[in-house]
Amino acid sequence: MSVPHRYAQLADILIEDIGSGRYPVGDRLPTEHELCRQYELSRYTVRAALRRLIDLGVVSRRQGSGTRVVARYPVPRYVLSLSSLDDIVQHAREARLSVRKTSIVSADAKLARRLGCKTGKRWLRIEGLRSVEGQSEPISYTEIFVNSRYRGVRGLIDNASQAISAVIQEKYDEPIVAVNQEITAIAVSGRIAETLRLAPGAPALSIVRRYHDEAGEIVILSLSIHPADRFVYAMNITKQGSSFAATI
Amino acid sequence: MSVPHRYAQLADILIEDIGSGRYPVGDRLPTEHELCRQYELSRYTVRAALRRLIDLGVVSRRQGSGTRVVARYPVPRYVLSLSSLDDIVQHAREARLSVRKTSIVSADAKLARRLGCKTGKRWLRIEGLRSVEGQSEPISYTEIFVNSRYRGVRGLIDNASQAISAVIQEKYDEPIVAVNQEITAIAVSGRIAETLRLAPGAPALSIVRRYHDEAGEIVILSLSIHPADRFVYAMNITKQGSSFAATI
DNA sequence: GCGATAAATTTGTCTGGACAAACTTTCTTG
DNA sequence: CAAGAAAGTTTGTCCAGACAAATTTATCGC
Repeated sequence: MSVPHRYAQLADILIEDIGSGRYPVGDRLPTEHELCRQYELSRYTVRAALRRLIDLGVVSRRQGSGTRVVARYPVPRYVLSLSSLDDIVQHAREARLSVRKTSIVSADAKLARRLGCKTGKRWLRIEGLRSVEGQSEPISYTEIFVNSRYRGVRGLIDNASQAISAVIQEKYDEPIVAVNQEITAIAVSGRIAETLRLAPGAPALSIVRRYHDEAGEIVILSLSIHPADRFVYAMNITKQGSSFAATI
Repeated sequence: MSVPHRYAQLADILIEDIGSGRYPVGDRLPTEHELCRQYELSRYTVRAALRRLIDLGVVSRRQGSGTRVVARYPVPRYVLSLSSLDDIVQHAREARLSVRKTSIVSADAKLARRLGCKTGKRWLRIEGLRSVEGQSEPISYTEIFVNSRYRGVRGLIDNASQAISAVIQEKYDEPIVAVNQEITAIAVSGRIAETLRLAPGAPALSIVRRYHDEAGEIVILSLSIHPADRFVYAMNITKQGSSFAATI
């Protein structure tokens, strides 16, 4: 670190300038050419500096358009590392879904609101229980709604060891680009309590996951209800660039 | 996409070769110079391809040493983007902690197990309620244990608008590099139920978070109990490189 | 054989230049 | 005035070459 590299110096200057308000969020940074001229650097060096700003999430660039400031401060990035989408629920790796019922349903008002679609839209509905090897009680009651565009997976689901999202990812060339997840505590009662062999009013974890494609449409919505004493939702979040993840 | 770029082509070739076992994990890839010769490309292009492999987590490089294969397949990276550690609980942004009690405690067997320390080790214990503006009921009962090394924050906590982790991050130069979080459903009873004005046995979300420093030691452990109807834990996870995050 | 030194290797930084692709602005035409 | 074409701007890709810094390998003296 005796001689800081020029691209690092320029990056620091630009970060400082953005932080001080000289280049407000929303404005454009000087062009590469202009920065080359101002700081008497080659385009390579300027581009290396700008790449660092991109990595820090401070600017975004578009060919032909320019470099735009998108954040005033480089935020320390904390990363939940997942090797596959199904690692989101880590238990799902060992948990097998036994399907109890499969049907095509059309969305009523309540379901349409939950799925973010028009009433009447058709979905493939799958109902089942998740359980793990060597444990008598199921760890969750699960309902899955699959966008009818992907109903081709229906035949592949029964007794599949893979998760449905993984099946769709494979069959339809990785359409899922985002997942939204909501976790709440609920009191279980009625038919679901019976199915899980729980006393009415027993506490449980409700996890609703929405898998989205590029267009923002829902590919899969899954609703899981985990009895309190049978399930812990654990995750590790690591600061970007830290090597701590492996040891935690 | 009519003309794929050369660096992308080379990256694909190398990923394919690594996947096929031509370059096993642990072995070294050909040098930049060798790749330039083999594929008749400039060093710029070869380096752009190798940068892609780094981004995909397939290889790692070291100056003077070479390029080493570290994974057989590029894992699709899904990222939970968090601008700060406290975004982990998104509600925490608006929620204020009102401290009810602050004390120094020494860990008994049960606490020592939870905190991963020896019995007798001393911690700063903070107990309080979290609530949001314009809502009469608190959204959580919270217990926080701060490593005695960071007990200097004690005076800064009372009625602080900031989260304790943020205070420590600032005062002690960003020691937190990882967070481990466990979410379960529980039935609340006893003193905590009274404090939250809940009927005994009411379902709630229990969130235990452990903030670790570089050495793996716990800096903070926080335990939050959120009544079922007052709290939803939501998060968005995006595939690396997707621009979907902003719209979800 | 061992340790220190020198040489070779390999990746990192940096320059200058060229053309392509995407976008923006200006100009032209109906 | 509006729509389309043309020109200009800006970032992306690619090349050839040079030197620096870190590492590995070879060499030499003991």
